[in-house]
Amino acid sequence: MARAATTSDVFNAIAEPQRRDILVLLRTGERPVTELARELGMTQPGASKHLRVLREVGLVRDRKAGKQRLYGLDARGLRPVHEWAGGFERFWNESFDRLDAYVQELKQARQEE
Amino acid sequence: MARAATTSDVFNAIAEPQRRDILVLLRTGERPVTELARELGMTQPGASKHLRVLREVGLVRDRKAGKQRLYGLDARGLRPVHEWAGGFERFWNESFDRLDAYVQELKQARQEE
DNA sequence: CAATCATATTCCCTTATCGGCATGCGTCAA
DNA sequence: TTGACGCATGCCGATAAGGGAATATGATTG
Repeated sequence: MARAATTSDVFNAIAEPQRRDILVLLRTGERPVTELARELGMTQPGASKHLRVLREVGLVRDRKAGKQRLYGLDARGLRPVHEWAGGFERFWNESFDRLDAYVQELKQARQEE
Repeated sequence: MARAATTSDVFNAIAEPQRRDILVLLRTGERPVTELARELGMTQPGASKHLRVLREVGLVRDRKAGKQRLYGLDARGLRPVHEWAGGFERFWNESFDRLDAYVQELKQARQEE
């Protein structure tokens, strides 16, 4: 089996730097594909492909506007990512050397009481 | 060019569900590889491979303990992920339906002036 | 040293990427 | 209707992923 499809979940979709760039750019408002590609220095087909992935995981919505197709942000899918990473918050605030070893020692000491 | 290497950055490393499982499990303390593999229902080589990726992006540390090798969490690398996703917080708090409704209200209010 | 246990690495296979390029398809204007 | 424009899709090539199985490496014990 190869890596799971990027279209399968949000974590995979945002693993690609250019797709993260697209999401950040879309915070400032909707954009047609060509403008997006120009602002981020990618080809039009390239942008379309990344947008497709983002659409399939629900991070982006599109609507027709005449000849153009406007892409807009739908960031709700990023909330689980934020919360998942947030679950580790207390771990990156601690000084790390030997923290686990220290915890183990505490457990042992408690059992020996 | 193919997909970027999973060892290249944290976003890629956590794109794989089993690796996220490993990180979550390690919040409860250090573990030798075999125990980790057993608790998560993966093979020993499978666990070792995932741990290698996590180690190369700095999300886990290992230390020798006799015959075993204990893996422990180093969650500092998850902080950028948390912050990046947090940058979208104000966008997921408004449902899009309500946002549209809000825009309609603005339009109406403006016409009634 | 030999045997054993814990872990890492290698090889093989199937599959998914990402980029470039060409082309298809829909929409609008003349 | 015929172009021109905007975007999506298809195909190709190169690369790397992740699982399984076998094997190598490393440390410990007898």
